Amino acid sequence: MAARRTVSAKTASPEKAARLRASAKARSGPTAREARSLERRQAILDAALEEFSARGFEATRLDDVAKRAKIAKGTIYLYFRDKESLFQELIRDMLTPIIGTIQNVGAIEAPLAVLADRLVDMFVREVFETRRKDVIRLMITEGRRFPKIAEFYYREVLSHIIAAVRAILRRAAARGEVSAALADFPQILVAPGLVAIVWSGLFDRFEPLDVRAMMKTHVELLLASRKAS
Amino acid sequence: MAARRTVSAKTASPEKAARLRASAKARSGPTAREARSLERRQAILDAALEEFSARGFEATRLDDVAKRAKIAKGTIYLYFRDKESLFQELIRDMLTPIIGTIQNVGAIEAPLAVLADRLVDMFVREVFETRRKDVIRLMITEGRRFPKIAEFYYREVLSHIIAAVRAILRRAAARGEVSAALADFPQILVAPGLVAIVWSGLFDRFEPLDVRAMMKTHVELLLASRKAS
DNA sequence: TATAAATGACTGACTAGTCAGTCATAAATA
DNA sequence: TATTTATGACTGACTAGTCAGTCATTTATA
Repeated sequence: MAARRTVSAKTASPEKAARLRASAKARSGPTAREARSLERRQAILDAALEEFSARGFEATRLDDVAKRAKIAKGTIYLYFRDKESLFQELIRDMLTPIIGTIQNVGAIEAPLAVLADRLVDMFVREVFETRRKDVIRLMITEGRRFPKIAEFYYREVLSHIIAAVRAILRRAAARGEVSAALADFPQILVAPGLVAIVWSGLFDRFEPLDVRAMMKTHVELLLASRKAS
Repeated sequence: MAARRTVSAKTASPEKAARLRASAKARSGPTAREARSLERRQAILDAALEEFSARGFEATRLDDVAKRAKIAKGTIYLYFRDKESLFQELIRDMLTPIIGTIQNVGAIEAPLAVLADRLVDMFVREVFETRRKDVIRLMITEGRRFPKIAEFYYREVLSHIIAAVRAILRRAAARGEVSAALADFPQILVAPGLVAIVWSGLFDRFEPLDVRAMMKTHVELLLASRKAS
């Protein structure tokens, strides 16, 4: 319990976050104040996402984040320790929920063709067509300069995704639905999704790219590779 | 002639670049001065590549570039109009040569299995294991904030690569070596390469990724998809 | 060839502007 | 009233780009 406090004090504002999260303090639900406080925090995160994905981390001015969130700049520092902290919590908040979604798909017993379709659909609907696309783009573009964030993302998100996808592929290979080699590189399955995210940011205006069609084509090609045997 | 002067004044230093490039001025090869000048320019580009890929565009200080190139800061402005210009010329110089290489591979008449192997090999040797990897990473990470550079890259490099790869795939499909669908998305073939570049910058220290093996596996899977029919 | 004049590459101190983070003060709430 | 939350003017550190002056190299002249 003491530990909980220490941890959150490190990542966010000194005391408040801890208090808010531990707000199940025996009696009395979230007071009006606490609710308002959570709203503020969320408003800041929303504004930050907007600015960061439009301008990148370095070029984003906290003055602009504050303006967009309709608060004063100083208020940001009541909720986040500094600019980098804000960035990190933004990524955490947006990407952590994906893990469960993927693991759920993996839990289904069904032919790979079905699971793969679901994964593609999930990716398009829950990532590509949402702000999460921008967060992943931020991870790609800024991650290198924030080793801590890259580590967090790998440990808390990516490794779980890789593991889940690998498990799916292994089972499918055992059933002869794909080559076992694919399970060695789960990244291959996701690669077109990543490419689509990068492409959409850079080249869509010259040559639009249909993510869903590309990913479906890719999956079909990979699956076809074992129809033979 | 007057035109030449105007054009180069736009992209690089006011006058010098034009003079240097048009240095076939009738008689007398490159004088000592001109040779030295070209060396300087290259030294700046080398230093800039180093700094930009280590810190990103925004965070790179031209003071540091100058220090690394062992010149004074002001000298940079004799060779490049500004920081962004330097960045753009760096990308141009490094990536333009790739086009020819790829087109050469495409010109070979051989089974797709052979061409694909060559392409993978070429990518690993000429891109992934060289500084070009860093330049492509820069393109990915910074391109969004420099629409002009993204456009240049698309027009002068990427579109040619896509076209060349697509041609290869179409021919192969006609011969029944792969599904014709692959030619609709040449990006699929290159996707693992891109993923490897991103991965190597962010997660290699947690889980190294064997690019060559991954790309070879991918190609095998895609090719296997038509062995059947 | 020897000397003087012209060139232009190079320097680095300086300017003008930016922005993350602070803190004294004010407003809101209990 | 006492305490918590919010404000935004302010500071200090930082850096892209400038420019007046230096000096090595080249060209013109005697």
